[in-house]
Amino acid sequence: MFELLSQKFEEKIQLTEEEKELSRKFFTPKKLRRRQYLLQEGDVCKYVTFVEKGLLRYYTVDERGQEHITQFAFEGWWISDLLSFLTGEPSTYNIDALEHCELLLLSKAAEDEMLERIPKLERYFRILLQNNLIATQKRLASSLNQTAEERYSELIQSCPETLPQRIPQHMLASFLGITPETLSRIRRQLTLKAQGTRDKVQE
Amino acid sequence: MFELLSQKFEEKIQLTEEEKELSRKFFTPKKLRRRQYLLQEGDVCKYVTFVEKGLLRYYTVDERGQEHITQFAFEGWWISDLLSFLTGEPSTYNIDALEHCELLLLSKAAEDEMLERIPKLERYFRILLQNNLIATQKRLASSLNQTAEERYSELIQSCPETLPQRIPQHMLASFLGITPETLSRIRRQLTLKAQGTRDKVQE
DNA sequence: AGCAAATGTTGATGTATGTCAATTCGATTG
DNA sequence: CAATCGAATTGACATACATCAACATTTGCT
Repeated sequence: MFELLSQKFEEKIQLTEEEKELSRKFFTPKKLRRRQYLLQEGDVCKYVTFVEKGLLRYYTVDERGQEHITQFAFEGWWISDLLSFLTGEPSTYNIDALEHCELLLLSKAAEDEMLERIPKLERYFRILLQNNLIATQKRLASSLNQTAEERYSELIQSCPETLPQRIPQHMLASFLGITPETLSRIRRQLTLKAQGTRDKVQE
Repeated sequence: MFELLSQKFEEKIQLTEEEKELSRKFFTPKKLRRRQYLLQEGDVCKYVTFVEKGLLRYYTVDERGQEHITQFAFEGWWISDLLSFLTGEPSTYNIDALEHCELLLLSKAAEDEMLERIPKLERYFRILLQNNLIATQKRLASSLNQTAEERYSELIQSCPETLPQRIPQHMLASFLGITPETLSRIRRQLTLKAQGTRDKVQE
């Protein structure tokens, strides 16, 4: 149950066996079926969650009922509504499972105590936040300055097998901030272009 | 020179007089004139910088020579190219001064030693990163899901006096990811709307 | 297997924003 | 004060993307 978490810790910091052992005490395991909620709009986000297995999405629903996916979370990723978690305000987001999930929940109290008992983990979470911030800044820049086609191409390139296999297209569209129709057209464009270059090469 | 920095520390953590005193040793003061660079594309970002006075912008220049402003940094804010700072890779960003600035530079070595000597500051920087991440996620969501007019209105509302006074419109446009022409038209639209509602009220 | 629901595709059309060019406005500087 | 240069505005037109509707395809369920 904790294999992946321990591995992720080790990538960034070094823990003794006792510390590893101890750290596990602060987490609550939880399984989620496909389509079940981890967090619903209006609830306070009580946990930051580590994904041992499965896949979730983090999204809002606007006035017109449209879903806007802000983030996905695969195995080895953390997911939470940080704002609600930190302030205690009700969340405006939803988190639900796209696949069957095995999760490790960390409450605020548990986090605080864990960081006190294992201060090295402060560093782990700081690095995590840094990387997350860098990635989010990059996504922001690309959403402001690039076309939908460019963003889609780069997204797919970053994960050519897993993304299309595990995430339906209309959710990728939502993640990119475009409509399913537009994504469909973009894909056609791209296959046409790809064929064009293939033809040229074969001439 | 360190007034604002100490104040910002105090907002999030409690330091003794000695710790405050000690912390200052790790910073290098620097002044910058208007238009001077703090970081240029191609250089490695050697510092995270605290702004005691003044205003800077953080931006890239694309292939066509267009500037894209990712961030501004007012007094009391931190600014850096985190990716370059952490990895040592050359930066693809520029940072320059929009106004005369008084800055406090913190190198990687100084940061590491400071955090070792004053571990409480780990928490300060973690909170800083958290807040920054929350804000960036929010901006990302708004850039994906809102119109330029909505984004501009909210931006101005967040700082109705300082923003228009201290930042020229074409830079606000760049920050919003739109052209100066579009921003000009949006502003006209908004004043027309405002007049419309005023007229109604007066009827 | 067979049906219903969800997903993806395509076309016609509308809207927001970008591009390019001309013009005005304002501020700095000689 | 005039000259000049960057900033902001405006108009005509182009492009990217959204919307709505119809249809095709795939998936999930019993």
